[in-house]
Amino acid sequence: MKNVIKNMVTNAAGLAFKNGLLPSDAIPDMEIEEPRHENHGDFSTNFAMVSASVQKMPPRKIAEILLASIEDPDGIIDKMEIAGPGFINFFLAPKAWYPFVQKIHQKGGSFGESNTGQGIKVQVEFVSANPTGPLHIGHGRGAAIGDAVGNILAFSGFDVQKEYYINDSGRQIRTLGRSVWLRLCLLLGKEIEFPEDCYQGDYIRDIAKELYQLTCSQYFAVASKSRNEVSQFRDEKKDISQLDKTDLEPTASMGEYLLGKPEAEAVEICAKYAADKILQGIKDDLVDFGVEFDRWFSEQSLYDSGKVQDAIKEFQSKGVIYEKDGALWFKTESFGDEKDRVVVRNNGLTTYFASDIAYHTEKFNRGFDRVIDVWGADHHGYINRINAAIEASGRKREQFDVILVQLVNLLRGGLPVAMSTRSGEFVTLKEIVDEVGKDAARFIFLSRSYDSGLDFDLEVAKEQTAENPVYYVQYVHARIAGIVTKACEQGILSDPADISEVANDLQILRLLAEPEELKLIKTLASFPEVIKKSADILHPHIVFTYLMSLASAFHGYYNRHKVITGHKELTMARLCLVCSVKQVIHNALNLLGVSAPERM
RNA sequence: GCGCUCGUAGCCCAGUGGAUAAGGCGUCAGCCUCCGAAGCUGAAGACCGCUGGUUCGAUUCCAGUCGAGCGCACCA
Repeated sequence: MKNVIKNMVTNAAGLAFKNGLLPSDAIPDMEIEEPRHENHGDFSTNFAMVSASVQKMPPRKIAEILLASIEDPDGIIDKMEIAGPGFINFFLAPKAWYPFVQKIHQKGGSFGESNTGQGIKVQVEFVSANPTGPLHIGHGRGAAIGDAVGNILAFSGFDVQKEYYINDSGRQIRTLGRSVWLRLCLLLGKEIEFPEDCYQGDYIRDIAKELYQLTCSQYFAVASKSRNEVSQFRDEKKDISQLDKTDLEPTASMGEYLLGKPEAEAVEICAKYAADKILQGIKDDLVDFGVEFDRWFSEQSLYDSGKVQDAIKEFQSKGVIYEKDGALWFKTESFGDEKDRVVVRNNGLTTYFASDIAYHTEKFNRGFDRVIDVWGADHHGYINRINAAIEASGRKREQFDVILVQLVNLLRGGLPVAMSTRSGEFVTLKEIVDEVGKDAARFIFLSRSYDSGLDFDLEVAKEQTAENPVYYVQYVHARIAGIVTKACEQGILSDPADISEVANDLQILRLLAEPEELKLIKTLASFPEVIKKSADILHPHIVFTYLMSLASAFHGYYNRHKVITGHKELTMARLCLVCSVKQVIHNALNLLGVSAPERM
């Protein structure tokens, strides 16, 4: 609808210029907005004000000329007025709105879709937690946001791929292996201290215990299954199942077997087993949370395929990498970073930044026009250096966005829950989902801008009251489902599908004349614009805000008017309206990964 | 010290240049013989952290300042 108004204004300006009423044919960057106050109309534009300087006329004068030139052959405008410093307000006729109800019934689940993305290939990378421990609440917020952003972009016509980057290389994986190995040694009765710099969590003990209890043949069965399911990314040569099996007694316990191995080898086996196990757990938890990735990408694979070295060489040949103090430095400072950064240390080992450069180069080489990373706010210091890598590899900075998600405070009944990864005391995402449910958790994560920190209170999230916005919205969906059921029981509808037939009859829709009904339709009509804006600014929470206002408009209507009345045609028209509300609620919740229940 | 994000009602939060700053919680007063009260209606409550600047117009942009969180490795 905004576009319709905008075209009217643009055409009127052109006409006025042609007729010599306006000195310039310049079309400024105007806004068509929905005014805050209803008595300012359905839409208003600042055209006259932003044109004042180029037209060299007072805004109100321009507005008068423009109004005289507006053409409205379909009569969708009831009234136009000039207000304040030069706003032009448009009051639309009710008949302008009814076609949106038809459109919702026609398009169903695809109402709100657009092709603004024009098939541009975009990758959204999110979560990407190290496979050294289970996901926690912070990962949950990132998962909800990344998933929703991906959904919204896809709905807006982008070709979206969701990806998880697995940091399966480097020191933290060795530490993981050592942690499991040492726990295993303790289980086997060795008298050692468990070091502080190892992972302390109970899940490490569980994994050690598992290894301890498995026989060698069982172990290989698990390892090989796990490889097939989890680790298609992993290079064959590195895989645990490639170890020499001939020195194994199939019935011997893995614990005994590992004890007989040199420590380095035992640690490596523990590391790979544990990383696979934990990654499988992460995958399961994400599925329970409603998140599915299109691709799982291994950091190790970048080393195995030589892409890290390739990236370094490429940058050397471009002259953006130099040697100093025995290390290789990337000139990130000349791309806007605070200082240059090391990519290869003087001991010959690459830094994490080196594989990050290779990974981001790889993303674009895979054909993505646009890359979006979702990071925890504690990583904000890396934006500049990744930007540097993007530019140095010949891409444009606009092709890369980082969504920085501020941290989550976990509370229970208003009191902070102690969270310390080092001590292993933390609440996992799985525990949260089990306790409060997927829908409530996701909805809370998406309830506000990721620019702000979030307090997540387990008690509040669990309550099925007005405190909890998810039920407020889902309730609308369930309530409408209840009304339709009722209508069928009373024989008003023989089949719910009949409603869509009625939607084609504008004469019947015209019976929707109550102010609350028009307000509902206007809210429904703005859904595509909300999606467009959300995709544009990469902020999913505005879909949340929209859902709240739509739900509010519906509840207000419901409490004031009966849908099922003695008037047959009016009843059909209202059924039509509430079913379109149900559809849009469904579409919006779907984008956020929240279910739309028929009853609750 | 430098950088990033954020300061809007007792509490939470929306609003990325427009006309009287939007909701929710909490408080107070009401609404179920009637399609689902997980709902609705009304009242009270805000010099949009502070000071300047840009603009016809600033909660919004810029500079400074105060406060909160998070970062500032040849760690990952």
